[in-house]
Amino acid sequence: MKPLSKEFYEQKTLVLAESLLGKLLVKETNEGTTAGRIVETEAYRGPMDQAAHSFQNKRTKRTEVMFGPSGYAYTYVMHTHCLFNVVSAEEGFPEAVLVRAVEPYAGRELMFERRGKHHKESNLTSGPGKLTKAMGISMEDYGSSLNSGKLFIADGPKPQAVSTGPRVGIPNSGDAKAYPWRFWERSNRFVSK
DNA sequence: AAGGCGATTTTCT
DNA sequence: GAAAATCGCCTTG
Repeated sequence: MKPLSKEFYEQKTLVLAESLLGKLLVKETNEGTTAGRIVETEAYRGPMDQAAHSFQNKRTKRTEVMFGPSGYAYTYVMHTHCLFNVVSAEEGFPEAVLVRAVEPYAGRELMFERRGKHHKESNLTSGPGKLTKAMGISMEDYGSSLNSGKLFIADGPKPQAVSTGPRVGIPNSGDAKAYPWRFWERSNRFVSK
């Protein structure tokens, strides 16, 4: 498995969000390597998107990496979980794609150990907080390049039919909550909802 | 299946 | 100091 080229991340954010479906998210750690096939994503589009952390170009320590070039990891913590995004758009344009769910592809045993043996397999990586825990993705990955290193994205089996709809978990975002910027592989059992 | 609530970080005041 | 947050777990029934 080798990382996708830099050019892959230069697609427009909505196109990138859909293109990421089927790709393999890979994380190498001392405990071993895990890989998940991406089956659900959401696009967040900077200044004009009320649901985005970078709405109105809000630039803080947390959102800083979104303003940089595409192809880097944007991780952040909410409640008790870490969530993983791919930075998109060119430098100065704070856009990103949230990875909401993956299908276990390699290192399944390690995922069970991290998440708890009692879980059903379909509950292992079927949510943005679950997949980061299963794969060992954390704030240490904030700002790292996805073209090299221990966290990267590689090519994988193309998705079957793709569905689109409103994003999840953004009730206080005005008109933006209705934008159909969520993409998932239809009838894949690892999709979060 | 659905509803309530934990527990932590960031950002704003 | 306080509120809100791109969530998940555990409890009910």
